[in-house]
Amino acid sequence: MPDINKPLIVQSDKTMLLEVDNEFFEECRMVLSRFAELEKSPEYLHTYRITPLSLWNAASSKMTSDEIINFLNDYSKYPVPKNVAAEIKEQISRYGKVKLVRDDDGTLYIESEEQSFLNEIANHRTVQPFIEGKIDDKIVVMKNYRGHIKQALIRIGFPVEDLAGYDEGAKYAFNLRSQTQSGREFILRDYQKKSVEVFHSNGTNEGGSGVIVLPCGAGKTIVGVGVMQLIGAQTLILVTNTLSIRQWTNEILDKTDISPEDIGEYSGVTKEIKPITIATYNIITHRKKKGGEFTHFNIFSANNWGLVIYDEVHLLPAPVFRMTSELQAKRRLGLTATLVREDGLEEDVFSLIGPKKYDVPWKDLEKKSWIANAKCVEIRCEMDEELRTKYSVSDDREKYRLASENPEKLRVIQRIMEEHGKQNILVIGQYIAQLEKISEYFKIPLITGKTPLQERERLYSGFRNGEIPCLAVSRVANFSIDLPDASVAIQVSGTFGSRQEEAQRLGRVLRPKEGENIAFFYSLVSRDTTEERFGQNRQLFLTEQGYEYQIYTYDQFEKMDGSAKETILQG
DNA sequence: TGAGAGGGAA
DNA sequence: CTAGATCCCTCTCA
Repeated sequence: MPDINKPLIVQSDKTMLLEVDNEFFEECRMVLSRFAELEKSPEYLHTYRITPLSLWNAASSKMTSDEIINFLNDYSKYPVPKNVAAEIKEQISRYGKVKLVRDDDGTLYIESEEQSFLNEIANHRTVQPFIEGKIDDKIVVMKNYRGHIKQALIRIGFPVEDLAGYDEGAKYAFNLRSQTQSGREFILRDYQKKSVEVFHSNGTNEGGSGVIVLPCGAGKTIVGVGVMQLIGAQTLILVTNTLSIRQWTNEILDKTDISPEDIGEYSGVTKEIKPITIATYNIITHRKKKGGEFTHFNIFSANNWGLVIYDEVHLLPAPVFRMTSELQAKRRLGLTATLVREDGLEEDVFSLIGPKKYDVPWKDLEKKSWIANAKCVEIRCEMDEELRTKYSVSDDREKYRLASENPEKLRVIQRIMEEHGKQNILVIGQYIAQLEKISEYFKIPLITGKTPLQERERLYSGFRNGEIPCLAVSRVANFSIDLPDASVAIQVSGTFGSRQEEAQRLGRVLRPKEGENIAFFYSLVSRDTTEERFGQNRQLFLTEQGYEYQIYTYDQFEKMDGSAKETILQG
């Protein structure tokens, strides 16, 4: 019996349409995002897609097919198509049906209770090069190719569960502090504790590798430190940049009794190997010449590591996957705010780092006030006639740039600044020329990649203590973690539809605020241009996390009665 | 020994 | 795709 009040339509092509205005929207979205990927999010109807990978990740976080199918039956207007239910059952059951196990003598096997699966695998060209033979019902595979085998299996639709175990590595025990060095009480928050426990799985082979997904500002390093403590072995931490090395070092010193002499930095400047070593992705992927050997590959064998931590897995460079496939006997922890990669290598994350073990929805943290309640607003600016004409005759990439640098945006920035009393506002953009114009026009300082470190720090601290109310920043904002927190961010241009950039930038205003705990995130795009379309794509990830964009034209925004801020708060 | 500039890489 | 930022290496200068 169709129930048209329900919010969801499940289609036989494995997409699902979710009504935004429906009263069950929020609760439905919460569950949907655990086993499906958001594909499109226009105003009234969001499209989700079920993929094998999305189902396997759900399965690895212990969702059952019954749970999913019951959920769909409960929230769907029309009966769930049979093929969709069948696909869910099939893919969920596949995860864990095929296992990788290891004998005491080190022999590596693929095993499964389903003889048909084993036959299919044994006869498949992609896996055959790694097969050594057969013992009883098990396929013996080459033990040095554990990573390659997992990649090959996932490619042919078998997300193998890796139970082959780990080398314990050299012991390195330490304790967590109960007080930070500044004297504040330190305990893991409940979700951090849970993340650590799920990853560790009491030291069984079920745990020990996988990805923990946490929002920006939720304390990823703390989770890393918690895992290190529980495993108690020498650890290699891989991070995106040198600032991040310092950040990890400080956090470890602040939260544990590890002595500074035991923490090593392995970067361009310093090359130390210590029981806890922190290195950049950049240095381990460095080659003397194109296509040559990795200069610093020896770092992986420099110590008997018992744990490798991958910070910001969504940015992990492709060559690191290749190295990681050689490291399958090490425990591996991936940390990230999003599993989404712009390069589509999610499958490699799944098979080489591990499946998603735990995630915390951003909105959950918002409810508990660990992060600020963010209001996202998109404002669509007009282009004047001259610009519109120029736009219409330009090629695609010129079009994007013209739309991005639309001078009309200055007026909108002006209005937003008036609205928020010029307090603690960050203007974030992609093009230096545009930012220079903004910086000049509003007489606010600008930070780009060229700004010397000292100057940056001076401006940061001015911004932090309120002497500098507004700051313009280029893409440095995407990377530099010591950029102070703001209460209002205005995005004037961005990378071609990068979802994780959008998330990163929103993260800039998410630190909890005093008083009402509300932050504002404005995104400025030119109306009816390619920029508008790329803007849509950028917003996808945040929509999936439950953020709703309010969309206004500049006219609407300007003509709001009284305070636009109030209107946004209510909308 | 360290800072700073320039080149190359991805 | 671009433009931009970062990082590493090497060289030079104090």
